[in-house]
Amino acid sequence: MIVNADSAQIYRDLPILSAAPRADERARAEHRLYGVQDGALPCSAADWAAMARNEIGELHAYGRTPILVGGTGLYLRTLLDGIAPVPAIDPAVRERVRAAPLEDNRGKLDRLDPKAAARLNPADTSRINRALEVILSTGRTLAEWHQQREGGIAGEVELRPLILLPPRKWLYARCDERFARMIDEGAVGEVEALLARRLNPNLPVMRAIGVAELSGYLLGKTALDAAIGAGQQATRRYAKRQYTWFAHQPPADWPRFKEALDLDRLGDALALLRANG
RNA sequence: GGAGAGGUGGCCGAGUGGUUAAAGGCAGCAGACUGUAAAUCUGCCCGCGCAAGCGUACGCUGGUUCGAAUCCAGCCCUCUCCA
Repeated sequence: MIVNADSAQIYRDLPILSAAPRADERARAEHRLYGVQDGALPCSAADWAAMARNEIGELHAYGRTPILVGGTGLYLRTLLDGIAPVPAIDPAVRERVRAAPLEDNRGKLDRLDPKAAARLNPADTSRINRALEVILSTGRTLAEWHQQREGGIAGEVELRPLILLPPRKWLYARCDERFARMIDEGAVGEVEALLARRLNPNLPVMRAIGVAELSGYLLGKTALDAAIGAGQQATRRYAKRQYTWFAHQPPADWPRFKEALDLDRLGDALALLRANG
């Protein structure tokens, strides 16, 4: 029983471009949380964790074993360790903050939450905006909220983690192949349909790898070859970030499997899992 | 054959006498990460060295100069145009 733990595969707008499991794959085992959300609605780490908690609870009730699969480290951490119970941000505040220039927000943050302003990198748009919208919307600083953490299920479940850290060269070659295959499978049409929805460009779906690159092609700004090259590059960069996250962020005692995932090697990976369980 | 343009670090590309191991970009490497995370951000990046530093380096060879990627000569190669 597979449960998705990938932030892009949640959206139903991008089954191809997010490399969600295909129908034949899904036929071989039950899959949950793939393509369950409309792209117009953003999904946060806590949103996903809540959904995952439900799925896991349900599967456990049936006596089944959920297998969480996916690449979004923050999602998994939120599910297992919980997260600060910051209430939903006032949409008006959020919109205002995100529309404002970075310097303005930094200036405001410096007045309202100087500690956060000092701690964050001045160019870190995303974190500065987050810190600002939290203090504006809740009246408390992010650091204050971070003293609490709620919702983690790590204490209630028996976990058998396995981190895949394949050789870089092998990984990058697969990134390139993967993006090229997506094009063959109709990724361009998928992006075209997504663009036709005219969604807010800040939404997570719109930021999935390949959307910007293939939009460039669809708008006649780049040649298809160039768009594919850019998509492959973006995939590789993302893989590197994922690699760094999973190499360092999870607990040191989670086993790391560093071989390429050939079918023969899969057996080794499973052996490692068993040894750990 | 003639007329132009040009050859710079893995790639692209600035730089036209010193403050230049050589801007910037890309690629590569390393890292951070608490609610839109496939996001956002940071560092390294000629070689050896912890460092100071040393050694190499702007097509090749030679020259001018206190000093050259930058000026001069010859040579090699590339591109565009004319034949």
